[in-house]
Amino acid sequence: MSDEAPWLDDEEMAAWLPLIGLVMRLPGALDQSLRRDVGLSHFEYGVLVVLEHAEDQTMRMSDLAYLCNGSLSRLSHVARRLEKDGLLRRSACPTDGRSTLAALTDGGREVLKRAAPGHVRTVRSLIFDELSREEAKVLGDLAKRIVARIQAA
Amino acid sequence: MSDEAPWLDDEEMAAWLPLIGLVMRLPGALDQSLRRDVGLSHFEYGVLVVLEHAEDQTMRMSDLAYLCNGSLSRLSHVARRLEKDGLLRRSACPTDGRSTLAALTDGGREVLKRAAPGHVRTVRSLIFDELSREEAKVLGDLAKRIVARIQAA
DNA sequence: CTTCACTACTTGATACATCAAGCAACCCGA
DNA sequence: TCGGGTTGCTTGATGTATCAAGTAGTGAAG
Repeated sequence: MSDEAPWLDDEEMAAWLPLIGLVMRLPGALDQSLRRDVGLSHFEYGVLVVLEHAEDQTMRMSDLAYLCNGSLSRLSHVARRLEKDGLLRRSACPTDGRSTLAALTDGGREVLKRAAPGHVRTVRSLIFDELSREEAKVLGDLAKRIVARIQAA
Repeated sequence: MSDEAPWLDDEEMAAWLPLIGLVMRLPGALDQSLRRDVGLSHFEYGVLVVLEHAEDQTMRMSDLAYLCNGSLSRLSHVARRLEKDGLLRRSACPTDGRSTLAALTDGGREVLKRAAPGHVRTVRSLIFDELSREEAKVLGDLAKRIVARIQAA
């Protein structure tokens, strides 16, 4: 691993600064349009989207947290708010008393339907209108490898 | 711009999901090691680093905010905390009464010196140990173009 | 020289993320 | 079957981000 160089050289810096810019600015940009359109943060929206694609639109909290790139604690707080707003319902897991199952409600489906078009428009205009298909694929692959590193750490 | 397609296709999705994973997980990973080593968030650390490289280690708040990828309001709150801890000093700008100048203090320089080695080690182990020089350059270029889009919006 | 719009920044309220602690349920070996 | 360790989740406290509103300085038109 990382043989103790004192600092990043110019080439590394030229890659690092824009990457920092990206990870600091993209979440805010995504939040903004979703917040305006349907009053959800991007994380909340992501929770609902993941649920939407799950079997029976239902999933264990910890699996959901993992797929949403968040901690279980964060998800638990968010789930409480979403449940209060009727977008999601929690119930005890019948096969494991420790687990909680989160399920999408009709209200949640409805919100997703309202949110999707605007969100897709945002994502396209920020990412896929700028990048060729090949470039997008490269970006995804590089991102995937870095995420794997983060998870390993 | 963005001709109304209803949702992302499989290829786009395969790029989008890891990218989201990256922007959601990297900030936390960076925060963690800095918080442990010197009790600073990555944003706070970034503020000090930018100041360190500025002329006279001094900069107007709004320029600083821009370079740190944050809002002026966010920087203002952070600057208050950093000033309280003696890492930074604010003073009135002599040539424009509206502006505030932020300057790095000895304490700030000292903290940077303590924080840098561990931070560099983290960044290397997450990014530059994983990527070839060529890949890092590509990633930086793609990130830069997306950031430009975000700023334009 | 005054007014009006704009820029630079700060502040306070609210909402959110994070961390540590806690509580059950489960699992497994003795 | 009981004890200790682990897993899954929740909660409460604390700190931080965000938004809207406010203050004050500036520049420029009339």
